Amino acid sequence: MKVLVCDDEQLIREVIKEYLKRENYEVVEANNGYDALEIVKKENIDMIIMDIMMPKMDGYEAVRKIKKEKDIPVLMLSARAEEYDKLLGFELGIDDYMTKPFSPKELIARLKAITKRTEKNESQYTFEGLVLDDTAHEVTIDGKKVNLTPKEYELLKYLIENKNIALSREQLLTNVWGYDFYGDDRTVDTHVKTLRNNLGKYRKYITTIRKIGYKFEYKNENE
Amino acid sequence: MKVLVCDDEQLIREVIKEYLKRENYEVVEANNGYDALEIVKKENIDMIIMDIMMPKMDGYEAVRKIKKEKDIPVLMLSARAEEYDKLLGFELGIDDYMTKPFSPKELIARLKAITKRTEKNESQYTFEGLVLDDTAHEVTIDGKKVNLTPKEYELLKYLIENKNIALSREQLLTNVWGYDFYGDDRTVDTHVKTLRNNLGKYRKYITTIRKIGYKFEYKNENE
DNA sequence: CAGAATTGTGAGAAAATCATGAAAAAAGAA
DNA sequence: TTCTTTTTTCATGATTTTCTCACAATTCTG
Repeated sequence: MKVLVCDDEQLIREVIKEYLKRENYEVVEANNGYDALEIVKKENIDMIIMDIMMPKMDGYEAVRKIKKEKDIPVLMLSARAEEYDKLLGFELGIDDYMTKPFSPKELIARLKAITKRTEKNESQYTFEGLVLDDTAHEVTIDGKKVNLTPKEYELLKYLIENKNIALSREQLLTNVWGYDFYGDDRTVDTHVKTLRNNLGKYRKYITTIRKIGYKFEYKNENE
Repeated sequence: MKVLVCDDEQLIREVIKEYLKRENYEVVEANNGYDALEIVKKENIDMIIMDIMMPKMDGYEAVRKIKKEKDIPVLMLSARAEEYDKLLGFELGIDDYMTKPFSPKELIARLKAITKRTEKNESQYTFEGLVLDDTAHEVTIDGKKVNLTPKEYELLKYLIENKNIALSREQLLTNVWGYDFYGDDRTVDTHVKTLRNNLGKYRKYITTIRKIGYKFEYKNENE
């Protein structure tokens, strides 16, 4: 479990880092939103603790940009309790919120709660009649099983796990094919084609993002 | 008999635990659905007593996730009788239901009833004409006994116990052969082959999951 | 609208994966 | 031990999947 701690106060970062290490979390630090974004792009971060008040780019902005890249759970920190309202109204998928000063114990507890909540427990994804059940390793359309090739399945799963995020061909290749794939970009296109064909009427969920790649687009009225 | 008691109220858990211990049940506690799920994954739980009303993940959700992992009998608890309807309509295989407050005596009685009911079924799995009777350590096809080798039997049993779950070759090896098996992955294939041959027309239940392994696929219209 | 850039698609070669049979190795029974 | 059964390994061919490429269709730009 690698946690990114983003706060402009070094002392705060140090304290959090100490406690996280004691719980066997790996910790990466960033003292501003820009660095945080860069780190998220490069490293495999599992969770983010982000301060709201930071110079230049605040926590909201940072999270908004990060969420465009990857869907990583975020716990927000704030000095003032009043900001809670603002946070609630915030459209981003923030997983939890704490006001400073906080007890380290509580921080750990909340982190663990997030971990459990977001862990790959979610093995069944449903989008109207389209269901991907990862436990059964099966995709069904209106209850009828669809035969996908392994690559098609993995591709769909990755798209769904990162739904509503535009994924570049390169991203798809490294994450679905593996970092060691040195083939043609357009291979993705071919697989998207066959996948779409297999999804029948639900092909609409896979949208093309011109000049970039693809996206699984599904807006739930609750989210 | 190991029973998992899942309720957010410690007092309730304590009471149930006391009565169960008196009846020589082993008791494991969880105060929320997440913990329950984790425990089920790790420990060999024979039965679950689950409260419906819990913070974060309610009993329904917890049971749904647990049933995906393992087919363990569940007795549900609820503070309100009105929820009974909801429960009846609930598609999960819940074995019994009680409303709070309940007499511990009744709880034990119901548990024992479940034990009886499921013990019978647990040692005997039926899929149309294919029957595996673990007590007799025997597999029959349309009433006729099939001679399986020990490995074939264990493999079939494991597949059936985890029916509708895609099992990797590695998973099969560690769980059927043992964690200390350091042989070829493909050994599984050979045994699946002989097992399929022995299952005759019911070979169809064992499906190949390309790039993964195998799965015992049997969809019951009630589940 | 023409031309350029980009994506969609069909076909086929290459590669990966699985089912199977055979045979060696190991385990168990007599 | 010797014989039998079971388990494992391995090579082969069959099948499926993956990938590339060429061309068609579409979208964008000026």
